[in-house]
Amino acid sequence: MIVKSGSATLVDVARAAGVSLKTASRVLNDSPELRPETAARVREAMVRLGYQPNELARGLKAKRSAVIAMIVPNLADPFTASAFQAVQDVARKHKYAVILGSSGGDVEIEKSELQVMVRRQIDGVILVAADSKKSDVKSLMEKHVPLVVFDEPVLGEEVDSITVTNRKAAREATDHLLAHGYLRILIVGARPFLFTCTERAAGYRSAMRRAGADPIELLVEHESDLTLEALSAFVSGPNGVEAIFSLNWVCTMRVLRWLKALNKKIPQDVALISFDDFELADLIPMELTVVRQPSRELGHQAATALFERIEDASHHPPRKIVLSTELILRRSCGCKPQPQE
Amino acid sequence: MIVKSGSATLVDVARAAGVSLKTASRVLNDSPELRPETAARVREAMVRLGYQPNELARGLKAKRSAVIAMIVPNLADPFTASAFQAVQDVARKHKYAVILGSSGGDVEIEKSELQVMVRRQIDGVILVAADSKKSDVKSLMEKHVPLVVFDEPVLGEEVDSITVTNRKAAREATDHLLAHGYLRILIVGARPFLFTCTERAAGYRSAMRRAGADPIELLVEHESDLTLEALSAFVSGPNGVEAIFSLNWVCTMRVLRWLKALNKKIPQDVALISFDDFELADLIPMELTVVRQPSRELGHQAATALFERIEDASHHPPRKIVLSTELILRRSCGCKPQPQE
DNA sequence: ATGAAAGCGCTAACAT
DNA sequence: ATGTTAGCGCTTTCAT
Repeated sequence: MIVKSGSATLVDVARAAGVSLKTASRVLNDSPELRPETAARVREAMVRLGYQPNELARGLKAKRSAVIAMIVPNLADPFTASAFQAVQDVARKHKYAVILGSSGGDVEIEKSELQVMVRRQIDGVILVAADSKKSDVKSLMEKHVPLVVFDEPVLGEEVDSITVTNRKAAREATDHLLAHGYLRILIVGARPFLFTCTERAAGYRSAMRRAGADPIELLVEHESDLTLEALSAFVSGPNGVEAIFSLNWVCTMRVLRWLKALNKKIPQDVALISFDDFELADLIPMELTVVRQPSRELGHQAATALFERIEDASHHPPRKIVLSTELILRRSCGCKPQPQE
Repeated sequence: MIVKSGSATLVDVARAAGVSLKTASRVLNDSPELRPETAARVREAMVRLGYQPNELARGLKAKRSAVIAMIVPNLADPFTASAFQAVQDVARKHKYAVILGSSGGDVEIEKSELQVMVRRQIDGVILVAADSKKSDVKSLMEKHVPLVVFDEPVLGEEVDSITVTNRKAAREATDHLLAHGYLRILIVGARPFLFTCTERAAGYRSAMRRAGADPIELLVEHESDLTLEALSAFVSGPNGVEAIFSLNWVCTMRVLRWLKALNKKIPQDVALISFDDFELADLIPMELTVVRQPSRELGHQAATALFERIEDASHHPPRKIVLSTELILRRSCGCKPQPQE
């Protein structure tokens, strides 16, 4: 028997089974209108030839790739990783693969990534925007590629969005610090052009104002600008802040690093609340109090919404899903006594 | 002007520019043999029609998808995330996208993921095997899909592999603990069927034997079996171990959790060295001493090796790249004095 | 129940 | 320098 150079195609299978191409195709798509014995013969030929259908060819015809993409600014963030896992689980159930792309927070890279996805006939995109105002999803909209914006919305576009109650969460966290009696509370954030950053800052300010306290803000262009000097200016000296509210995971990492360098104890010298929970948060001795975002739930909802768009031809109006966060009280805010030495 | 329902194809562009299909195709692939003015006219038409080439069609013809896949057991592990980033960076330079798949450590899921990748005409796979003996890459080999095994090799297959000096690293880490004077040193690992686990355990044993110390091992089937009770049996009581060597990140997380629950101070009560470095390792007060794997470098090398296979038609013999690790001495091993309270 | 033929959007011989 | 033609592997009318 002659084995063809490449791998077997459906034509080969049909020939081997002594049926027409279409019949073989029917078996592949398990169409009901087939004599069982014919189907069996074809299936046997498939196994014998080690046949694997070519998804590219299938997709070319059907104008679908059975692939979705998730584009994020930062893969290292545990929040993102966790959400991706949930997306991936949903995708698997739908027999879809997920391309994970990273924009590195750069709007231009993001734009080109999105464009590439269009060329790849991606069936849908979950986007964590790099900049809620500048992120450009026109290439997707033009080609009617289903889009769900996630965590960080794209302003001014009528698309499904999955976010959390950022403002409320920040207000609550700030209120909690205020309730501890702290008045000089610093927020530390980065990329102020982000919706999440803006909202969280707004929540903080509203809480501070209501309490008659002055907002103290360290909002830098990028996380890398969060230097020791920058933080030290707010933390050191007699008028150093009593508490810090860090607006995302990367900021928290940097704050922890610099507080350690400055030899500041948490919460004795400075209290701390962090947006985003993560694996070690409760394990380290200062036991971080955090605003927990339901990352898996968010990812699950985003993927579910996306597949609804992909599978529903009907253009239902955009869903705006907003999930709640949870303030997890541990020790870094000053809540419980520190473990004795 | 009539806008076709779907998006513009190359035929539309050709028609709009008044040239033949092939000419338009030449422009797309910027073939040199073209009159500049013709090319300009075609390009103008492309822009005007908002033309985006269909990668599926291109791939069908060229028998390539311009997509590679990375299949890993656990996305949450920072080591994996970091390696993926490097892979993704290399892929972008080659104009490839990366599908990230998760096997959850299950050989069957892994197998079906790999098979799906074949159907998708994936151009290459980077695999972190779920089980070095049972992982099944036959489906890839049969179709001659380039494969690089990463971190955890697939035994018995002649493929490129990128790993680290697991055994040596474990020996050095153990030696270091021994040098501190600890004799009752416990290793904590999971999934003993993994090559990485086996090698690290072997390194540990050889160091222990050479020092005349008895190996003490807690090697469980899965990380979830690493319960408080399991660890407590080794740590508590007058004969509790003096030091722990944890074989991967997940184990370390669990060890930290249970040591905290048992109210054991690191390193005063129990010293600790962890395989795998991570973001917070140096920030937490016990400052973890770790065996650092060059995760980005590993990812970079894996991707580079993969693209060499993809682009080189010549079947060069498999590369076996083994990178070195680095023992990062911090405080949890007992090296430096603890920060004073 | 099964088959013949057209075509998805593109590339690549092979002309001219 | 540019056009014609034939597929890549599959699905899908439309026949039979």
